[in-house]
Amino acid sequence: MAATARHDVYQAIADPTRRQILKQLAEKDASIKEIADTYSQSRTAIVKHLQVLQEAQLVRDRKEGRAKIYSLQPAQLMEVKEWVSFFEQYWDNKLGNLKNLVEEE
Amino acid sequence: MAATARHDVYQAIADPTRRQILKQLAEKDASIKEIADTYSQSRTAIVKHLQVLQEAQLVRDRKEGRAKIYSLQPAQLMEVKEWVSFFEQYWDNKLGNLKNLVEEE
DNA sequence: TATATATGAAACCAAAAGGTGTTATAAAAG
DNA sequence: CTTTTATAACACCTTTTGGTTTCATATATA
Repeated sequence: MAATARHDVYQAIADPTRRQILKQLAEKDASIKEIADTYSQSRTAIVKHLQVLQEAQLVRDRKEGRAKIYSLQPAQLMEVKEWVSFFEQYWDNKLGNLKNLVEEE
Repeated sequence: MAATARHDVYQAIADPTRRQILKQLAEKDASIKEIADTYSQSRTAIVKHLQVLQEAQLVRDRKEGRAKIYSLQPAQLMEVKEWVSFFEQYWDNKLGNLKNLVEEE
């Protein structure tokens, strides 16, 4: 979770807490406090998760007074979508083959 | 990479080597040796990656003589596809807003 | 049978991940 | 001005990751 290392989108979504944070931000922008209050983990831990998400460009932040507000920036998820899409032909074929098999009987 | 821990599909695809292995297996089933020869890493390292992929049910293996042949089992990737799909509405909205903005000018 | 080949398994390691708690600082409120 | 609130910055800890090397075993093949 080191902030120095470069995290890509795949690493960012590997953690369930981070996936939950993304869902939360999809509904509504939120401050660090608001996000941290949602989880049993410490605020520090949440901040680190947010840093990982930001390195992966899945969120961005803005300052509002003393609060830091995070918002969702989902564009990078397209990379994941496209990567997964490549494999669709294989599971589609699987289903297709199964369908043929069933129809032959 | 411990074989004891339970890895889910998100963790499995977080590593670039594992993603590459999946692409390789999509083209053609392969033995441990065949897979390991593709990478600069040691065979042992590749075996561990394969174990992670297997825990996530993204590959399965069969024995053929002294060789262990791995093949792709992509169904679990549907979970990822669906998770990502949820966020499509947000990046679509972004594009929609951008489109409106352009049309107003 | 002797040898080469493919895998299994163990011990070990450095670094990163994921988390904690403490202390400091900036901004808003009383 | 004092107090509260929200965040920042450290230092620290444990477990997991991703990798290594070494040795053993099972299976083909000359």
